[in-house]
Amino acid sequence: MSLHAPKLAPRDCGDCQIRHRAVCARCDSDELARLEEMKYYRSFQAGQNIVWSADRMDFVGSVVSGIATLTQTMEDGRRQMVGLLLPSDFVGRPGRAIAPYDVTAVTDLVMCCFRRKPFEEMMGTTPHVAQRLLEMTLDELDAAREWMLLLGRKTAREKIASFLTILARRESGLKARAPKGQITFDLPLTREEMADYLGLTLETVSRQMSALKRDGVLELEEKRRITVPSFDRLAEETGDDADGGMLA
Amino acid sequence: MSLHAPKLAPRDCGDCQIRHRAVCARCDSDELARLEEMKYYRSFQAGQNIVWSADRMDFVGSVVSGIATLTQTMEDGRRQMVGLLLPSDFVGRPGRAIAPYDVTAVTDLVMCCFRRKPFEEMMGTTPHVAQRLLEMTLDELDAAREWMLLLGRKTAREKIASFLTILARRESGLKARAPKGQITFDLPLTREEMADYLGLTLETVSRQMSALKRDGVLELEEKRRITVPSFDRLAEETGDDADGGMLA
DNA sequence: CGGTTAATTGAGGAGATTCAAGATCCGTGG
DNA sequence: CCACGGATCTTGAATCTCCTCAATTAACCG
Repeated sequence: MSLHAPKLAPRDCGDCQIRHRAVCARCDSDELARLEEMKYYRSFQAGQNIVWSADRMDFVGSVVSGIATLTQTMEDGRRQMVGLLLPSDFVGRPGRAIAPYDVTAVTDLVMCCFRRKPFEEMMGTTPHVAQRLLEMTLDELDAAREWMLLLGRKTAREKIASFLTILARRESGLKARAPKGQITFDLPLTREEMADYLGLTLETVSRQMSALKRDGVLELEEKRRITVPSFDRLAEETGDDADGGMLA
Repeated sequence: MSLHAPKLAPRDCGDCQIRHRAVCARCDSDELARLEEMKYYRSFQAGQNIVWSADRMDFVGSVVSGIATLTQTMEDGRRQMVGLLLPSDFVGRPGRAIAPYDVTAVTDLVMCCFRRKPFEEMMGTTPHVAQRLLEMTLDELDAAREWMLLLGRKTAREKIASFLTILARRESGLKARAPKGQITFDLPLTREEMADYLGLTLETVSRQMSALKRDGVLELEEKRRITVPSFDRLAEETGDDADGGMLA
């Protein structure tokens, strides 16, 4: 693990790359000023835990850069990832100080944290934060339910394909709508983390990745770097209908 | 299917049995009056669809009495239930008119519906509805994530035990905290519906129910009526830790 | 009563897991 | 620069859990 600090935080909210997607998206300049007073940045290195399940959390906040995971663990060690947090995603719940899940940085990561108390007060007095948080929570609920279908009903191959489709869509979505042609991206997760996300074992993940490679659905030069020759071909493997089963 | 109309709706909000748990829980009498203007009741018979996936929804609303399910279906017919709606639970999403799931009444059911447009306006102007809806959505998200662990990592026996534990807890919870001694209740779902909820086949559900009966964890006189001699014994079968893995 | 739906049970098979052995990658220090 | 060690990943063989297909039994309703 490197010792140098992860990417620097933005100078102020105006410069922030998640300004228009995070909980603060709807805030006017007055509200932003209030948030600035209660906010502070924290950096985490890849592999570090941000929050431990059952521990007290004195803050809530947004992922500014990097990727984090939400995981639940059973007594005997079985693990299930229940969320993948990308930049602008929210961590914590107003009104609850005890964390229900482990939150872990899988890459170097920067969080924009708000002290719990003043944030909760603001939730009660100005509507824009609460409105945006509701919207984001509803989106997360949709994503969780999509994942329930995957976990309960999809085959290992379909699970892998679905996961890769999300990554591929996100990768190409940053550039242009409707992914066409060849897409290349890095896997943010290890095989084991993928397994925890998909409700599989790491061996099964590895085997299905090899199978998809063998069948020409994807190419693997380095272990963590993936090329998808045809997005549509990959999407066919997910078991979803043509539009990818996404919400309209 | 019986032809007589299901249970009557309450006269007004003051008499309503879900008044203090539904989206309207936090509303003062002025706000309640506004809601009364946009609300109407609808009754559904057991088995009837309330909403079809991909159809337009002109209302949102609360389940007043009865039980409904949220289900997703894949092209080839594989089905996964992604939610079980009990009295006070909310249906629909402000800001989205297209339903992402099928909503089906599994018992006779009454809904308190709000016309979409005025409800959305109210969301923007008075904070109490939005605040309560946020709280409820966060609870649903927790429940969905709990279910992700079940779907991804639990064995068939643990899945059944977990589901029955929820029902048993709810049954005894209505009377007293900390379920002790013998609990008896009716299954609201068929074996097939349980299978769709738990990510299993109906045969596996049936087999595991028989196994739990054989092992003395539960008694089955009629197919849908269950007696749990010891709640703790059942809870041991869920794979969760002692407190049932519930949130503090 | 039939006829229908729901539930149980059995036999056989498929898909994923477990256990185990190697291969590959990468940072570190000789 | 290259060799070592740990972590990550791949692959194989055996096993097991759950599914599929099929036959029966039980409950339900006119």
